[in-house]
Amino acid sequence: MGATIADVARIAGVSKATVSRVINNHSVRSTTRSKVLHAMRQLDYEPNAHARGLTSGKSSVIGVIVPGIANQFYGAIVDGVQAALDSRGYHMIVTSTGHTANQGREWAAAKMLKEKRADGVLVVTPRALSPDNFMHLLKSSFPLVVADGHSDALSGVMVDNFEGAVKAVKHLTDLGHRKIAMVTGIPGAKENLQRLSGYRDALEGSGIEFRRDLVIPGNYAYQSGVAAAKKLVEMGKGMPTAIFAANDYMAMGVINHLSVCGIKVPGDVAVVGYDDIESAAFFRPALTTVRQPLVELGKVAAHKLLSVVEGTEPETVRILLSAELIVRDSSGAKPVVSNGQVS
Amino acid sequence: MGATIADVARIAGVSKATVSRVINNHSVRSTTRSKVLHAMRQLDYEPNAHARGLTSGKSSVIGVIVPGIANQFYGAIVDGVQAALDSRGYHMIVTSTGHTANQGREWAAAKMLKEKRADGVLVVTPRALSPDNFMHLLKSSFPLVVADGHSDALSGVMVDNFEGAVKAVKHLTDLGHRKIAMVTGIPGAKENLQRLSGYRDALEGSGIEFRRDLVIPGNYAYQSGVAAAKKLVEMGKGMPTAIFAANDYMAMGVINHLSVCGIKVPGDVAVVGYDDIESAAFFRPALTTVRQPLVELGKVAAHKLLSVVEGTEPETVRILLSAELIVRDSSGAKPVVSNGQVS
DNA sequence: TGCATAGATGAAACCGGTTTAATTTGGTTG
DNA sequence: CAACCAAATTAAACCGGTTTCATCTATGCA
Repeated sequence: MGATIADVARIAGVSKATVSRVINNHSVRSTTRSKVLHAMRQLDYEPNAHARGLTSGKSSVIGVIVPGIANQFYGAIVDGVQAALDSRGYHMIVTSTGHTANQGREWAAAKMLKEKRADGVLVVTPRALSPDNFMHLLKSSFPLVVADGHSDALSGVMVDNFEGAVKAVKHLTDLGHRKIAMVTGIPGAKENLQRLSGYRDALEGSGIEFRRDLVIPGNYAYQSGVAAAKKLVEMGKGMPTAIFAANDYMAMGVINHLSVCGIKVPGDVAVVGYDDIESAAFFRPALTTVRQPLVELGKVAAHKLLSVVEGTEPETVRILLSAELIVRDSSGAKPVVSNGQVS
Repeated sequence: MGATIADVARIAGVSKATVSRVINNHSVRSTTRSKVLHAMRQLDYEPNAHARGLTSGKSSVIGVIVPGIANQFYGAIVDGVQAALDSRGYHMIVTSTGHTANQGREWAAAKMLKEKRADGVLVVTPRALSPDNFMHLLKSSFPLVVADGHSDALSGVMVDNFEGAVKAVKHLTDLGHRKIAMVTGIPGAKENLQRLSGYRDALEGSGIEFRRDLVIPGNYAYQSGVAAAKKLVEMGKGMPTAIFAANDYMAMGVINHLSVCGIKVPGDVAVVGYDDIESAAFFRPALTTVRQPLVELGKVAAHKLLSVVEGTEPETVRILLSAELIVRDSSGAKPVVSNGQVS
């Protein structure tokens, strides 16, 4: 256990340099090569990663900074990252910034880079880092790419929130709805503004007037969906016939509250969510929602980062991916349990 | 960018050895130490991880083998692992075996160890590896610990499935149920057998006869819950008044099918699930279920591994953690909350 | 004040690879 | 068959740390 290149060289009767050439697929006479390979096999030899990293300056490791892997949203992205890295022979050191509110964690990315522990860093959503550190890292000239299903970033890969919202709302207008409310995410957040503007754009594209009073601020939490539904129910007959929630948790809150009030979904009101979290399919009525290509996002971001790391493509580019509308029951698009009106 | 220990030594006017001592907190005169620290700060110096790893033989990295990080179940475990490793200054290389059915992935763990890329490996559920490779690794004398919320393992940390099932079923008998069915997981799986025997034990502990015909085989999938519910409904008036499902997906399948048949949960039949997946709380009726301490599991397993790595505790031990019963609506233990409260 | 000695520091070897410059090899050509 | 040249191989230096062993310093005590 623990053979070194010198051992292999001795057994094979060649020099260390030759063994190194065999390892790295450089030109070696085939008879020599097979002698070396045989010795390597015999010794169960595996090159020491540290020694290689020390001389080559490359670690074949990518740092992934993520706010909580337990979150299925980020988990899916990391899954895609892993797939891409794996296919190109890279490993991934995952660091979660969520755990310790500790400010120190934030420097983890920069530290990994300076220690040469990682060749590049993939930041899953800029939220994983404070703006200051993020900017500092960005201009440090270290390979860095941002993967994000939500907000806008300076450089990296993201999903088009505007387009996603347009798809959701257009789905509702196509079903004949003219009075469509939106329950927003955290008001100031970029992704939320993008979704809001998608909502607005889709309405206006269908010749429907945008009404401020139909925009209910939420905060992505289930309870804020419940609260929003309360406000809408209070409108009485002026209530909208459709609701677009900026994420699935809020959509579920909306629906559960409406149900408590005896209002049927999708019979009386159609609801569309966003994210397609796992619960969306099991929820009753099953949620119509917007699915973001998270695994794909991770893959694309990882490949992008590797091309930067390997020097193939030095300039930073912004890539935009499309979200997909998943039509289930809550929007009343297809015949389901309920028999209510369709428009 | 990229200062070395020699640079620091030169600037500080000392030898490399002294700088090394400062880095590793060895005894150094305080005046000397501050000179060195100042130089380090001035150069924005960070020791090269490869160089350190090469001489010390330690990488401060732990390999984590997991079947799909996107899975919230494993994600939670990894989350705990990360927290523990982080608190002790270790990094984590995550490898998912699920992606490429590629046999080669399986050797990833052994390879990381031989390359000295990782000081130890944490296998999240032995399923992540084929039995052969697993055994091979186990007896290789490399630091290895298994963390598993489900099945039994040769060594490592796991959750007590037997006890979890007992808690679930005892909850039902405490509520007065005498005719309790169980929808099982994959028949041969260890964790399933343990849950089954917990079910049986709890029944007999309450003086209730175990009936083979009330055990419906499932496979953990939602649809198998639906199928199981069908069978139970076919029993007509002989139908059980309570159902224990070996996981939440099946519990949801059972409930949704019963609901289609006009059978109310928990009004007519009480249902208890297992796992407490995220959907369990949003599902209506909210699921009473057994929550496994997954984050805790990850933490304990990681600390265990580190103690092996650091030589504190060489012998392999088996640690058993307790699951917790989460009482919500589906078991009818408390008045059904329908205003959208999520617990 | 001088000396003994524990403690701090430095020089050099070493960890296990890669790479450059020098040397050997083998095959081709005249 | 000798000379020659390109390709293959080797020896040695190097990457950036740690560690051993020798040397030097600064105390404590006489």
